[in-house]
Amino acid sequence: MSTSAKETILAAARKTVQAHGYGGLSYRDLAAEVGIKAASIYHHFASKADLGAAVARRYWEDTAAELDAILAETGDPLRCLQLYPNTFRRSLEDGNRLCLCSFMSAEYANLPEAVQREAQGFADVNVAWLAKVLVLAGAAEPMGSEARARAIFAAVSGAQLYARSRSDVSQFDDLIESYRASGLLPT
Amino acid sequence: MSTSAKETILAAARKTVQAHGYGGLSYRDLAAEVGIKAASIYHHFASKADLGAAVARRYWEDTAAELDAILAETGDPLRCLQLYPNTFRRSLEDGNRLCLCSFMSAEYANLPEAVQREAQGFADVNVAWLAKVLVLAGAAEPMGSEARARAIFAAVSGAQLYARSRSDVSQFDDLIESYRASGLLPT
DNA sequence: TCGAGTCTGCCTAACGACAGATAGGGAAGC
DNA sequence: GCTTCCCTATCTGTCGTTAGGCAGACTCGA
Repeated sequence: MSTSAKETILAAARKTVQAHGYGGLSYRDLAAEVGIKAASIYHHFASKADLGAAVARRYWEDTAAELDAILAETGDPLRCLQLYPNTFRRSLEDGNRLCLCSFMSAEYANLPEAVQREAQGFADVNVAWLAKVLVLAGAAEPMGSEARARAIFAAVSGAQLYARSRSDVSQFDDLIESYRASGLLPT
Repeated sequence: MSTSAKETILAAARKTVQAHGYGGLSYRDLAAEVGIKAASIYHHFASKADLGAAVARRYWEDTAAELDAILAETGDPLRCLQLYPNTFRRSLEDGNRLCLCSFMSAEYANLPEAVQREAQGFADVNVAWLAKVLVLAGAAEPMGSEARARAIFAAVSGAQLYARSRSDVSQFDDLIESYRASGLLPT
């Protein structure tokens, strides 16, 4: 099917970028994984920069939907904040992968401008959602909620990065627990 | 001079890795920067993996010395904790560069084993120093000081990563301030 | 003291592998 | 007949790495 191929490419590329970065994303390897030839990818994406931007954009779109779903399902903002780190935890469980946005933040200087922009979208989505939920939970004043949200996002990203460097998900859990103990994350 | 060439290579390689990662480190570009030819680097380092490991090792050795110097000079553990984020801040000021260890943690899956090991050394040095200083400052019980130290290290790393993705050092400052306000960092 | 040999540091030239990208063709479906 | 989707074949560039040579500085025996 036609649309499925494009989606398969996007999904496979996302996984690769989370494991090896934008620089580690190769048309040949990606094509082999999807089951087509490298040149065929150009039918769906005009360039590697286009593909990278599409992957990053899809990534934050999916994340935005997922975060909203959590809030809608539980209806409990405090519970949402407790569940928040789980998204990052799952990447580690899935082959010790990193958040795509974190990887691209590291690679920032090597990225085409369009990819940089879309990668930032992920952080924006997370911060906006956290800020909203923090206010709903009464854990932050509306005025300072954005700053607090950014702090949580950055700290959780850092925890994921550290845990990845040890290939040890339990390190992530311990760090999140420390964040709670110190008051950064609500309990 | 003979030893100076090797040191020049190490220093230039460090800067490059902090900006473009291990994957972005090229013998040709590095050689051009140092003023010799690519093949000449092999006189000093047997392979790229060797060079990468040497760079990472030198990085944490320098950091260990620098951290100890801070403690020795100020003599005030609480002041040390306030100054701690400055090391990370300076990398951002210097061409929006990242901590070498953070970059290598992201690239973890692509690194030769020896490089992985040395990259972890930086985190170990930071955590050990922070744990020690936290206890000295009376900001943590000896038993829980390691966990707290790891949390601080991971959070500060995450702040640096976030600020880099915006090419904006003031974002780093704001995040550190938020860490202090929430109680993660002592005030 | 001098010549021979060795070590050091760098060079040119080239290898094979792989990168992103392009041209152009063939087959299926509307 | 035109679009969609994928193909083969190939281009250009860069990568890490190696072979082999050349010039200067060192060591050491005659």
